[in-house]
Amino acid sequence: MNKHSGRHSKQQVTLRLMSRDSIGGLPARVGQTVTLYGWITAVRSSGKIAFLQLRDGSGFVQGVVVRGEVPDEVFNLSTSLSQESSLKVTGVVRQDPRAPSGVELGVAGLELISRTEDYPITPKEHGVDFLFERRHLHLRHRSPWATLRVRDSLIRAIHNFFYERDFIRFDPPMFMPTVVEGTTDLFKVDLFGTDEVYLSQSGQLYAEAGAMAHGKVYTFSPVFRAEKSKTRKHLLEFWMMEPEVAYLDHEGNMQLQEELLTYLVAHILDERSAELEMLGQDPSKLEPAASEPYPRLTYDEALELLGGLDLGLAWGEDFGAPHETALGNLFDRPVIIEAWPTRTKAFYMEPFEGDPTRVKANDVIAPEGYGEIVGGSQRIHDLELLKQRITEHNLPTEPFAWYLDLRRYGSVPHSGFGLGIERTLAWLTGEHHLRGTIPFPRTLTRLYP
RNA sequence: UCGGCGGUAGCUCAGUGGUAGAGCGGUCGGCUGUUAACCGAUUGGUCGCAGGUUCGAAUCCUGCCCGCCGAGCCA
Repeated sequence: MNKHSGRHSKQQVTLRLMSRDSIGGLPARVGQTVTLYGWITAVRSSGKIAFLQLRDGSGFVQGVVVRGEVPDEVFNLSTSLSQESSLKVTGVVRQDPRAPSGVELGVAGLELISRTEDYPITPKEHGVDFLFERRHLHLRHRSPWATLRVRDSLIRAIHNFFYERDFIRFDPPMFMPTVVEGTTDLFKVDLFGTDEVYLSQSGQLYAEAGAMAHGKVYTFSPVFRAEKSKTRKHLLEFWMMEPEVAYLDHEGNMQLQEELLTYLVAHILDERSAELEMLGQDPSKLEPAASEPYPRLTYDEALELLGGLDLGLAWGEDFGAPHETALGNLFDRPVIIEAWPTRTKAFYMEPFEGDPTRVKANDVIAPEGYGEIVGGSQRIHDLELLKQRITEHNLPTEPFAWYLDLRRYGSVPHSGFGLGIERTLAWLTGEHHLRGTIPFPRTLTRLYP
Protein backbone atom coordinates (compact mmCIF):
# COMPACT_ATOMS: atom_id res chain seq x y z
CA MET A 1 0.00 0.00 0.00
CA ASN A 2 1.55 3.32 -0.99
CA LYS A 3 1.71 6.38 1.21
CA HIS A 4 -1.17 8.13 -0.56
CA SER A 5 -3.76 5.42 -0.05
CA GLY A 6 -3.21 4.72 3.61
CA ARG A 7 -6.40 6.13 5.01
CA HIS A 8 -6.83 4.02 8.07
CA SER A 9 -10.55 3.20 7.96
CA LYS A 10 -10.42 2.15 4.32
CA GLN A 11 -7.54 -0.19 5.03
CA GLN A 12 -9.45 -1.88 7.83
CA VAL A 13 -12.44 -2.52 5.61
CA THR A 14 -10.20 -4.01 2.96
CA LEU A 15 -8.51 -6.31 5.45
CA ARG A 16 -11.82 -7.45 6.88
CA LEU A 17 -13.13 -8.30 3.42
CA MET A 18 -9.92 -10.10 2.52
CA SER A 19 -9.94 -12.22 5.64
CA ARG A 20 -13.60 -13.20 5.51
CA ASP A 21 -14.39 -16.82 4.77
CA SER A 22 -16.12 -17.44 1.47
CA ILE A 23 -17.91 -20.40 -0.03
CA GLY A 24 -15.66 -20.25 -3.06
CA GLY A 25 -12.67 -20.84 -0.80
CA LEU A 26 -14.11 -23.76 1.19
CA PRO A 27 -12.51 -26.63 -0.76
CA ALA A 28 -9.14 -25.43 0.61
CA ARG A 29 -10.43 -25.24 4.19
CA VAL A 30 -11.44 -28.84 4.89
CA GLY A 31 -11.44 -29.60 8.61
CA GLN A 32 -11.51 -25.94 9.62
CA THR A 33 -14.24 -23.92 11.29
CA VAL A 34 -15.50 -21.05 9.14
CA THR A 35 -18.05 -18.25 9.39
CA LEU A 36 -20.13 -17.40 6.34
CA TYR A 37 -22.38 -14.42 5.68
CA GLY A 38 -24.95 -15.23 3.06
CA TRP A 39 -28.43 -16.25 2.04
CA ILE A 40 -30.64 -19.34 1.95
CA THR A 41 -31.61 -20.64 -1.48
CA ALA A 42 -33.63 -23.63 -0.24
CA VAL A 43 -34.27 -25.72 2.87
CA ARG A 44 -35.19 -29.37 3.32
CA SER A 45 -35.81 -30.49 6.85
CA SER A 46 -37.12 -33.28 9.01
CA GLY A 47 -37.46 -34.17 12.62
CA LYS A 48 -33.76 -34.75 13.01
CA ILE A 49 -31.80 -33.35 10.09
CA ALA A 50 -31.97 -30.20 7.97
CA PHE A 51 -30.22 -29.34 4.73
CA LEU A 52 -29.62 -25.66 4.09
CA GLN A 53 -28.69 -24.57 0.58
CA LEU A 54 -26.44 -21.56 1.08
CA ARG A 55 -24.95 -18.92 -1.15
CA ASP A 56 -22.72 -15.98 -0.30
CA GLY A 57 -21.95 -14.45 -3.68
CA SER A 58 -18.74 -16.43 -4.12
CA GLY A 59 -20.47 -19.76 -4.59
CA PHE A 60 -22.99 -22.30 -3.38
CA VAL A 61 -22.68 -24.91 -0.61
CA GLN A 62 -24.94 -27.12 1.47
CA GLY A 63 -25.08 -26.77 5.22
CA VAL A 64 -26.16 -29.78 7.29
CA VAL A 65 -27.81 -29.29 10.67
CA VAL A 66 -28.35 -32.34 12.89
CA ARG A 67 -30.63 -32.36 15.91
CA GLY A 68 -28.69 -33.14 19.03
CA GLU A 69 -25.42 -31.84 17.59
CA VAL A 70 -26.54 -28.23 17.89
CA PRO A 71 -28.63 -26.39 20.50
CA ASP A 72 -32.38 -26.92 19.97
CA GLU A 73 -32.95 -23.26 19.10
CA VAL A 74 -30.39 -23.52 16.29
CA PHE A 75 -32.05 -26.63 14.88
CA ASN A 76 -35.54 -25.10 15.14
CA LEU A 77 -34.31 -21.96 13.43
CA SER A 78 -32.84 -24.02 10.60
CA THR A 79 -36.13 -25.77 9.85
CA SER A 80 -38.05 -22.50 9.81
CA LEU A 81 -35.77 -20.65 7.38
CA SER A 82 -37.38 -19.34 4.20
CA GLN A 83 -35.90 -18.92 0.76
CA GLU A 84 -33.59 -15.85 0.50
CA SER A 85 -33.49 -15.18 4.22
CA SER A 86 -30.06 -13.76 5.08
CA LEU A 87 -27.98 -15.21 7.84
CA LYS A 88 -24.61 -15.80 9.44
CA VAL A 89 -23.52 -19.43 9.59
CA THR A 90 -20.63 -21.04 11.44
CA GLY A 91 -19.56 -24.60 10.93
CA VAL A 92 -16.88 -27.09 10.04
CA VAL A 93 -15.92 -27.71 6.41
CA ARG A 94 -15.88 -31.37 5.47
CA GLN A 95 -15.36 -33.35 2.34
CA ASP A 96 -18.33 -35.25 1.01
CA PRO A 97 -18.46 -37.07 -2.30
CA ARG A 98 -22.21 -36.36 -2.53
CA ALA A 99 -21.64 -32.60 -2.66
CA PRO A 100 -21.36 -31.02 -6.13
CA SER A 101 -18.36 -28.95 -5.04
CA GLY A 102 -16.89 -31.80 -3.00
CA VAL A 103 -17.43 -30.06 0.34
CA GLU A 104 -20.27 -29.27 2.67
CA LEU A 105 -20.63 -27.44 5.95
CA GLY A 106 -21.43 -29.14 9.25
CA VAL A 107 -23.42 -26.32 10.83
CA ALA A 108 -22.67 -25.42 14.46
CA GLY A 109 -24.37 -22.03 14.72
CA LEU A 110 -26.90 -19.88 12.88
CA GLU A 111 -27.76 -16.24 13.26
CA LEU A 112 -30.71 -14.88 11.31
CA ILE A 113 -30.02 -11.43 9.86
CA SER A 114 -33.23 -10.86 7.87
CA ARG A 115 -36.23 -13.12 7.39
CA THR A 116 -37.78 -13.23 3.92
CA GLU A 117 -41.47 -13.81 3.23
CA ASP A 118 -42.98 -14.81 -0.11
CA TYR A 119 -39.86 -14.76 -2.26
CA PRO A 120 -41.29 -14.83 -5.77
CA ILE A 121 -38.79 -16.97 -7.66
CA THR A 122 -39.59 -20.44 -6.41
CA PRO A 123 -37.46 -23.48 -7.21
CA LYS A 124 -39.64 -24.48 -10.16
CA GLU A 125 -40.04 -23.63 -13.82
CA HIS A 126 -40.55 -20.02 -14.77
CA GLY A 127 -41.08 -18.26 -18.04
CA VAL A 128 -38.68 -15.76 -19.52
CA ASP A 129 -40.91 -12.77 -18.91
CA PHE A 130 -41.52 -13.69 -15.28
CA LEU A 131 -37.81 -13.97 -14.57
CA PHE A 132 -36.77 -10.80 -16.38
CA GLU A 133 -39.56 -8.82 -14.73
CA ARG A 134 -37.71 -9.79 -11.54
CA ARG A 135 -34.20 -9.59 -12.96
CA HIS A 136 -32.98 -7.77 -9.83
CA LEU A 137 -33.71 -10.98 -7.90
CA HIS A 138 -33.08 -13.41 -10.73
CA LEU A 139 -29.43 -12.30 -10.69
CA ARG A 140 -28.97 -14.24 -7.44
CA HIS A 141 -29.73 -17.57 -9.06
CA ARG A 142 -27.20 -19.98 -10.48
CA SER A 143 -27.53 -19.42 -14.19
CA PRO A 144 -27.30 -15.60 -14.19
CA TRP A 145 -24.66 -15.80 -11.48
CA ALA A 146 -22.45 -18.09 -13.54
CA THR A 147 -23.05 -16.20 -16.80
CA LEU A 148 -22.18 -12.84 -15.32
CA ARG A 149 -19.00 -14.23 -13.78
CA VAL A 150 -17.96 -15.32 -17.26
CA ARG A 151 -18.83 -11.82 -18.44
CA ASP A 152 -16.56 -10.28 -15.83
CA SER A 153 -13.72 -12.60 -16.83
CA LEU A 154 -14.19 -11.79 -20.50
CA ILE A 155 -14.10 -8.04 -19.88
CA ARG A 156 -11.08 -8.34 -17.60
CA ALA A 157 -9.28 -10.43 -20.22
CA ILE A 158 -10.01 -7.85 -22.91
CA HIS A 159 -8.43 -5.13 -20.80
CA ASN A 160 -5.45 -7.33 -19.97
CA PHE A 161 -4.92 -8.25 -23.62
CA PHE A 162 -4.68 -4.63 -24.69
CA TYR A 163 -2.73 -3.56 -21.62
CA GLU A 164 -0.12 -6.21 -22.38
CA ARG A 165 0.19 -4.82 -25.92
CA ASP A 166 0.57 -1.17 -24.91
CA PHE A 167 -2.84 -0.04 -26.11
CA ILE A 168 -4.46 2.97 -24.48
CA ARG A 169 -8.07 2.72 -23.40
CA PHE A 170 -9.81 5.58 -25.14
CA ASP A 171 -13.35 6.56 -24.14
CA PRO A 172 -15.63 7.84 -26.90
CA PRO A 173 -18.57 10.21 -26.31
CA MET A 174 -22.09 8.84 -25.95
CA PHE A 175 -23.87 11.97 -27.23
CA MET A 176 -23.33 12.23 -30.95
CA PRO A 177 -23.78 15.58 -32.69
CA THR A 178 -25.16 13.94 -35.79
CA VAL A 179 -25.84 10.81 -37.71
CA VAL A 180 -23.01 8.49 -38.63
CA GLU A 181 -24.67 6.04 -40.98
CA GLY A 182 -28.29 7.10 -41.27
CA THR A 183 -30.84 8.08 -38.63
CA THR A 184 -33.17 5.10 -38.69
CA ASP A 185 -31.23 3.09 -36.14
CA LEU A 186 -30.29 5.91 -33.76
CA PHE A 187 -31.95 7.06 -30.55
CA LYS A 188 -32.67 10.75 -30.65
CA VAL A 189 -32.07 12.57 -27.37
CA ASP A 190 -33.90 15.66 -26.24
CA LEU A 191 -30.93 17.66 -25.02
CA PHE A 192 -32.22 21.07 -23.88
CA GLY A 193 -34.57 21.27 -26.82
CA THR A 194 -32.05 20.58 -29.55
CA ASP A 195 -33.12 17.87 -31.93
CA GLU A 196 -29.80 16.93 -33.48
CA VAL A 197 -28.35 14.83 -30.69
CA TYR A 198 -28.26 11.05 -30.77
CA LEU A 199 -26.94 8.25 -28.60
CA SER A 200 -23.80 6.67 -29.96
CA GLN A 201 -24.12 3.53 -32.02
CA SER A 202 -20.34 3.17 -32.31
CA GLY A 203 -17.24 4.90 -31.02
CA GLN A 204 -15.21 3.98 -34.03
CA LEU A 205 -14.79 7.35 -35.70
CA TYR A 206 -13.58 8.81 -32.42
CA ALA A 207 -11.28 5.84 -31.91
CA GLU A 208 -9.68 6.76 -35.22
CA ALA A 209 -8.84 10.17 -33.78
CA GLY A 210 -7.44 8.36 -30.74
CA ALA A 211 -5.29 6.11 -32.92
CA MET A 212 -3.71 9.15 -34.56
CA ALA A 213 -2.85 10.47 -31.09
CA HIS A 214 -1.76 7.30 -29.31
CA GLY A 215 -1.06 4.83 -32.10
CA LYS A 216 -2.94 1.95 -30.50
CA VAL A 217 -6.24 2.51 -28.71
CA TYR A 218 -9.39 0.62 -27.85
CA THR A 219 -12.80 1.76 -26.72
CA PHE A 220 -15.01 -0.07 -24.25
CA SER A 221 -18.48 1.37 -23.93
CA PRO A 222 -22.17 0.81 -24.30
CA VAL A 223 -23.68 1.59 -27.69
CA PHE A 224 -27.31 2.06 -28.67
CA ARG A 225 -29.22 0.77 -31.65
CA ALA A 226 -32.82 1.73 -32.28
CA GLU A 227 -33.41 -1.15 -34.66
CA LYS A 228 -36.78 -2.78 -34.16
CA SER A 229 -35.19 -6.20 -33.96
CA LYS A 230 -36.90 -8.69 -31.72
CA THR A 231 -34.54 -11.62 -32.02
CA ARG A 232 -32.22 -13.42 -29.64
CA LYS A 233 -29.28 -11.61 -31.25
CA HIS A 234 -30.37 -8.05 -30.51
CA LEU A 235 -30.43 -5.61 -27.62
CA LEU A 236 -31.21 -1.89 -27.69
CA GLU A 237 -28.22 -1.22 -25.47
CA PHE A 238 -25.14 -3.39 -25.58
CA TRP A 239 -21.41 -3.21 -24.97
CA MET A 240 -18.84 -2.89 -27.65
CA MET A 241 -15.08 -2.94 -27.71
CA GLU A 242 -13.39 -1.26 -30.64
CA PRO A 243 -9.62 -1.25 -31.15
CA GLU A 244 -8.14 1.14 -33.69
CA VAL A 245 -4.48 1.03 -34.74
CA ALA A 246 -2.41 3.43 -36.82
CA TYR A 247 -0.21 1.89 -39.50
CA LEU A 248 -2.11 -1.41 -39.28
CA ASP A 249 -3.28 -2.93 -42.55
CA HIS A 250 -6.15 -5.29 -43.35
CA GLU A 251 -4.05 -8.43 -42.94
CA GLY A 252 -2.66 -7.24 -39.59
CA ASN A 253 -6.16 -6.34 -38.50
CA MET A 254 -7.39 -9.89 -39.03
CA GLN A 255 -4.34 -11.23 -37.20
CA LEU A 256 -5.12 -8.96 -34.26
CA GLN A 257 -8.70 -10.25 -34.16
CA GLU A 258 -7.53 -13.84 -34.21
CA GLU A 259 -4.97 -13.21 -31.50
CA LEU A 260 -7.56 -11.48 -29.32
CA LEU A 261 -10.24 -14.12 -29.71
CA THR A 262 -7.93 -17.06 -29.02
CA TYR A 263 -6.56 -15.21 -25.99
CA LEU A 264 -10.08 -14.59 -24.66
CA VAL A 265 -11.28 -18.15 -25.16
CA ALA A 266 -8.16 -19.60 -23.54
CA HIS A 267 -8.59 -17.25 -20.60
CA ILE A 268 -12.25 -18.16 -20.07
CA LEU A 269 -11.47 -21.86 -20.26
CA ASP A 270 -8.70 -21.40 -17.73
CA GLU A 271 -10.69 -19.29 -15.28
CA ARG A 272 -14.38 -20.13 -15.70
CA SER A 273 -14.73 -23.75 -16.78
CA ALA A 274 -16.68 -24.52 -13.61
CA GLU A 275 -19.17 -21.75 -14.43
CA LEU A 276 -19.47 -22.98 -18.01
CA GLU A 277 -20.33 -26.43 -16.72
CA MET A 278 -22.92 -24.97 -14.35
CA LEU A 279 -24.50 -23.46 -17.46
CA GLY A 280 -24.50 -26.80 -19.25
CA GLN A 281 -21.82 -25.65 -21.65
CA ASP A 282 -19.14 -28.23 -22.44
CA PRO A 283 -15.79 -26.40 -22.17
CA SER A 284 -14.12 -28.84 -24.55
CA LYS A 285 -16.42 -27.54 -27.27
CA LEU A 286 -14.60 -24.21 -27.06
CA GLU A 287 -11.08 -25.69 -27.17
CA PRO A 288 -10.67 -25.34 -30.95
CA ALA A 289 -11.45 -21.63 -30.72
CA ALA A 290 -8.53 -21.17 -28.33
CA SER A 291 -5.98 -21.86 -31.07
CA GLU A 292 -5.09 -20.21 -34.33
CA PRO A 293 -5.66 -20.27 -37.17
CA TYR A 294 -9.32 -19.56 -37.69
CA PRO A 295 -10.71 -20.60 -41.05
CA ARG A 296 -10.70 -17.75 -43.55
CA LEU A 297 -12.93 -17.30 -46.55
CA THR A 298 -13.26 -14.49 -49.01
CA TYR A 299 -16.76 -13.25 -49.66
CA ASP A 300 -16.61 -14.94 -53.07
CA GLU A 301 -15.58 -18.28 -51.53
CA ALA A 302 -18.34 -18.00 -48.94
CA LEU A 303 -20.84 -17.27 -51.68
CA GLU A 304 -19.78 -20.44 -53.48
CA LEU A 305 -20.16 -22.51 -50.30
CA LEU A 306 -23.62 -21.06 -49.74
CA GLY A 307 -24.58 -21.97 -53.30
CA GLY A 308 -23.76 -25.59 -52.47
CA LEU A 309 -26.04 -25.34 -49.42
CA ASP A 310 -29.02 -24.13 -51.45
CA LEU A 311 -28.56 -20.66 -49.99
CA GLY A 312 -27.32 -19.03 -53.15
CA LEU A 313 -27.13 -15.26 -53.46
CA ALA A 314 -26.26 -12.95 -56.31
CA TRP A 315 -22.78 -11.44 -56.07
CA GLY A 316 -22.95 -8.20 -54.13
CA GLU A 317 -25.80 -9.17 -51.84
CA ASP A 318 -25.21 -9.10 -48.12
CA PHE A 319 -25.64 -12.25 -46.06
CA GLY A 320 -28.79 -12.67 -44.00
CA ALA A 321 -29.11 -14.50 -40.71
CA PRO A 322 -29.65 -17.93 -42.35
CA HIS A 323 -26.48 -17.47 -44.39
CA GLU A 324 -24.40 -16.51 -41.37
CA THR A 325 -25.74 -19.44 -39.40
CA ALA A 326 -25.01 -21.88 -42.21
CA LEU A 327 -21.46 -20.62 -42.64
CA GLY A 328 -20.80 -20.64 -38.91
CA ASN A 329 -22.00 -24.21 -38.63
CA LEU A 330 -19.42 -25.41 -41.14
CA PHE A 331 -16.59 -24.94 -38.63
CA ASP A 332 -15.74 -25.83 -35.03
CA ARG A 333 -14.42 -22.31 -34.34
CA PRO A 334 -15.21 -18.80 -35.55
CA VAL A 335 -14.80 -18.20 -39.27
CA ILE A 336 -13.38 -15.05 -40.85
CA ILE A 337 -15.01 -13.72 -44.01
CA GLU A 338 -13.14 -10.98 -45.85
CA ALA A 339 -13.01 -8.93 -49.04
CA TRP A 340 -16.63 -7.83 -49.11
CA PRO A 341 -18.41 -6.11 -51.99
CA THR A 342 -17.95 -2.39 -51.52
CA ARG A 343 -21.65 -1.65 -51.66
CA THR A 344 -22.47 -3.95 -48.72
CA LYS A 345 -20.17 -2.09 -46.35
CA ALA A 346 -19.73 1.30 -44.68
CA PHE A 347 -18.46 4.41 -46.47
CA TYR A 348 -15.10 4.57 -44.69
CA MET A 349 -13.72 1.18 -45.76
CA GLU A 350 -10.58 0.95 -47.88
CA PRO A 351 -10.96 -0.65 -51.33
CA PHE A 352 -8.45 -3.16 -52.63
CA GLU A 353 -5.78 -1.80 -54.95
CA GLY A 354 -6.98 -2.28 -58.51
CA ASP A 355 -10.41 -3.52 -57.48
CA PRO A 356 -12.78 -0.80 -56.29
CA THR A 357 -15.63 -3.32 -56.12
CA ARG A 358 -14.21 -4.93 -52.98
CA VAL A 359 -13.18 -3.46 -49.63
CA LYS A 360 -10.62 -4.56 -47.07
CA ALA A 361 -13.25 -5.53 -44.55
CA ASN A 362 -13.89 -8.70 -42.63
CA ASP A 363 -16.49 -10.21 -40.33
CA VAL A 364 -15.97 -12.96 -37.77
CA ILE A 365 -18.93 -15.30 -37.44
CA ALA A 366 -19.38 -17.46 -34.37
CA PRO A 367 -20.53 -21.08 -34.58
CA GLU A 368 -24.07 -22.24 -33.74
CA GLY A 369 -26.03 -19.31 -35.08
CA TYR A 370 -24.72 -16.67 -32.67
CA GLY A 371 -23.93 -14.59 -35.72
CA GLU A 372 -21.40 -11.89 -36.35
CA ILE A 373 -19.28 -11.18 -33.28
CA VAL A 374 -16.64 -9.01 -34.98
CA GLY A 375 -16.75 -6.57 -37.86
CA GLY A 376 -13.63 -4.74 -38.95
CA SER A 377 -11.84 -3.04 -41.79
CA GLN A 378 -8.92 -1.03 -42.96
CA ARG A 379 -10.11 2.60 -43.15
CA ILE A 380 -9.79 4.91 -46.09
CA HIS A 381 -6.85 7.24 -45.45
CA ASP A 382 -6.97 9.20 -48.71
CA LEU A 383 -8.75 12.50 -48.21
CA GLU A 384 -10.23 12.78 -51.69
CA LEU A 385 -11.54 9.22 -51.76
CA LEU A 386 -13.15 9.64 -48.35
CA LYS A 387 -14.84 12.89 -49.44
CA GLN A 388 -16.11 11.11 -52.52
CA ARG A 389 -17.56 8.27 -50.46
CA ILE A 390 -19.34 10.65 -48.11
CA THR A 391 -20.97 12.25 -51.13
CA GLU A 392 -21.87 8.90 -52.67
CA HIS A 393 -23.55 7.81 -49.45
CA ASN A 394 -25.54 11.06 -49.30
CA LEU A 395 -24.05 11.96 -45.94
CA PRO A 396 -23.85 15.57 -44.77
CA THR A 397 -20.31 16.91 -45.08
CA GLU A 398 -20.31 19.37 -42.19
CA PRO A 399 -20.51 16.83 -39.31
CA PHE A 400 -17.62 14.93 -40.85
CA ALA A 401 -15.29 17.92 -41.09
CA TRP A 402 -13.31 16.80 -38.05
CA TYR A 403 -13.17 13.25 -39.38
CA LEU A 404 -11.74 14.53 -42.67
CA ASP A 405 -9.13 16.46 -40.70
CA LEU A 406 -7.68 13.10 -39.65
CA ARG A 407 -6.90 12.54 -43.36
CA ARG A 408 -5.80 16.13 -43.90
CA TYR A 409 -3.12 16.17 -41.22
CA GLY A 410 -0.69 13.27 -41.23
CA SER A 411 -3.01 10.63 -42.61
CA VAL A 412 -1.77 7.04 -42.38
CA PRO A 413 -3.21 3.63 -43.23
CA HIS A 414 -5.07 2.35 -40.18
CA SER A 415 -7.46 -0.39 -39.23
CA GLY A 416 -9.74 -1.49 -36.47
CA PHE A 417 -12.73 -3.58 -35.57
CA GLY A 418 -15.64 -3.88 -33.19
CA LEU A 419 -16.34 -6.82 -30.91
CA GLY A 420 -19.85 -7.28 -29.52
CA ILE A 421 -19.49 -8.29 -25.89
CA GLU A 422 -22.90 -9.93 -25.47
CA ARG A 423 -22.78 -11.92 -28.68
CA THR A 424 -19.34 -13.17 -27.79
CA LEU A 425 -20.58 -14.13 -24.33
CA ALA A 426 -23.67 -15.87 -25.65
CA TRP A 427 -21.47 -17.98 -27.87
CA LEU A 428 -19.02 -18.76 -25.04
CA THR A 429 -21.65 -19.60 -22.43
CA GLY A 430 -24.15 -21.29 -24.73
CA GLU A 431 -26.80 -18.82 -23.57
CA HIS A 432 -29.48 -18.90 -26.23
CA HIS A 433 -30.50 -15.25 -26.00
CA LEU A 434 -28.36 -12.14 -25.55
CA ARG A 435 -30.58 -10.88 -22.75
CA GLY A 436 -29.06 -13.41 -20.35
CA THR A 437 -25.52 -12.15 -20.84
CA ILE A 438 -25.99 -8.63 -19.43
CA PRO A 439 -27.22 -7.76 -15.92
CA PHE A 440 -30.20 -5.65 -16.99
CA PRO A 441 -31.06 -6.19 -20.65
CA ARG A 442 -32.76 -3.47 -22.63
CA THR A 443 -34.96 -4.68 -25.46
CA LEU A 444 -37.96 -3.44 -27.41
CA THR A 445 -40.22 -4.95 -24.78
CA ARG A 446 -38.15 -4.63 -21.63
CA LEU A 447 -36.95 -1.44 -19.93
CA TYR A 448 -37.72 -2.62 -16.36
CA PRO A 449 -36.21 -3.11 -13.86
C1' U B 1 -42.70 -2.83 -40.22
C1' C B 2 -43.99 -8.00 -41.72
C1' G B 3 -44.92 -13.37 -40.63
C1' G B 4 -45.88 -17.54 -37.11
C1' C B 5 -47.38 -18.84 -32.09
C1' G B 6 -49.46 -17.54 -27.51
C1' G B 7 -52.27 -14.83 -22.96
C1' U B 8 -56.70 -19.74 -17.81
C1' A B 9 -54.50 -20.16 -9.84
C1' G B 10 -48.18 -17.23 -7.22
C1' C B 11 -45.46 -20.46 -11.36
C1' U B 12 -45.77 -24.09 -15.64
C1' C B 13 -49.83 -25.64 -18.24
C1' A B 14 -54.52 -28.87 -19.61
C1' G B 15 -59.41 -27.68 -20.75
C1' U B 16 -62.83 -26.55 -28.45
C1' G B 17 -70.55 -24.64 -26.30
C1' G B 18 -73.11 -27.22 -20.45
C1' U B 19 -70.77 -26.66 -12.30
C1' A B 20 -63.04 -23.69 -13.30
C1' G B 21 -58.88 -28.22 -13.55
C1' A B 22 -53.76 -30.66 -12.73
C1' G B 23 -48.73 -30.49 -11.19
C1' C B 24 -45.56 -27.40 -8.68
C1' G B 25 -45.20 -23.30 -5.02
C1' G B 26 -47.16 -21.42 -0.14
C1' U B 27 -49.23 -23.14 4.73
C1' C B 28 -49.94 -27.31 8.40
C1' G B 29 -48.62 -32.30 9.66
C1' G B 30 -45.69 -36.82 8.69
C1' C B 31 -41.23 -39.09 7.04
C1' U B 32 -36.33 -38.97 5.02
C1' G B 33 -28.22 -37.88 3.90
C1' U B 34 -31.75 -34.69 1.02
C1' U B 35 -29.96 -32.64 -4.23
C1' A B 36 -36.38 -29.79 -8.65
C1' A B 37 -36.87 -35.09 -2.22
C1' C B 38 -41.28 -37.85 -0.89
C1' C B 39 -46.54 -38.75 1.49
C1' G B 40 -51.26 -36.54 3.32
C1' A B 41 -54.26 -32.30 4.12
C1' U B 42 -55.02 -27.31 2.91
C1' U B 43 -54.70 -22.62 0.30
C1' G B 44 -55.42 -20.57 -4.27
C1' G B 45 -59.32 -17.66 -10.30
C1' U B 46 -61.59 -10.29 -13.29
C1' C B 47 -60.05 -17.56 -18.06
C1' G B 48 -55.58 -10.42 -21.35
C1' C B 49 -59.47 -6.14 -22.39
C1' A B 50 -64.05 -4.51 -24.83
C1' G B 51 -68.15 -5.72 -27.62
C1' G B 52 -71.12 -9.48 -30.19
C1' U B 53 -73.64 -14.55 -31.22
C1' U B 54 -76.21 -18.11 -27.87
C1' C B 55 -80.95 -20.57 -23.18
C1' G B 56 -75.74 -20.93 -21.86
C1' A B 57 -68.95 -18.62 -23.85
C1' A B 58 -62.34 -19.93 -21.16
C1' U B 59 -64.29 -22.30 -25.72
C1' C B 60 -67.52 -19.28 -31.54
C1' C B 61 -67.17 -14.02 -34.09
C1' U B 62 -65.09 -8.76 -34.33
C1' G B 63 -61.77 -5.11 -32.60
C1' C B 64 -57.87 -3.85 -29.39
C1' C B 65 -53.76 -4.65 -25.82
C1' C B 66 -49.58 -7.46 -24.30
C1' G B 67 -45.79 -11.26 -24.81
C1' C B 68 -42.69 -15.09 -27.32
C1' C B 69 -40.12 -16.73 -31.81
C1' G B 70 -38.39 -15.37 -36.52
C1' A B 71 -37.46 -11.97 -41.01
C1' G B 72 -35.42 -7.38 -42.48
C1' C B 73 -31.26 -4.50 -40.16
C1' C B 74 -27.23 -5.27 -37.37
C1' A B 75 -22.79 -6.50 -32.96
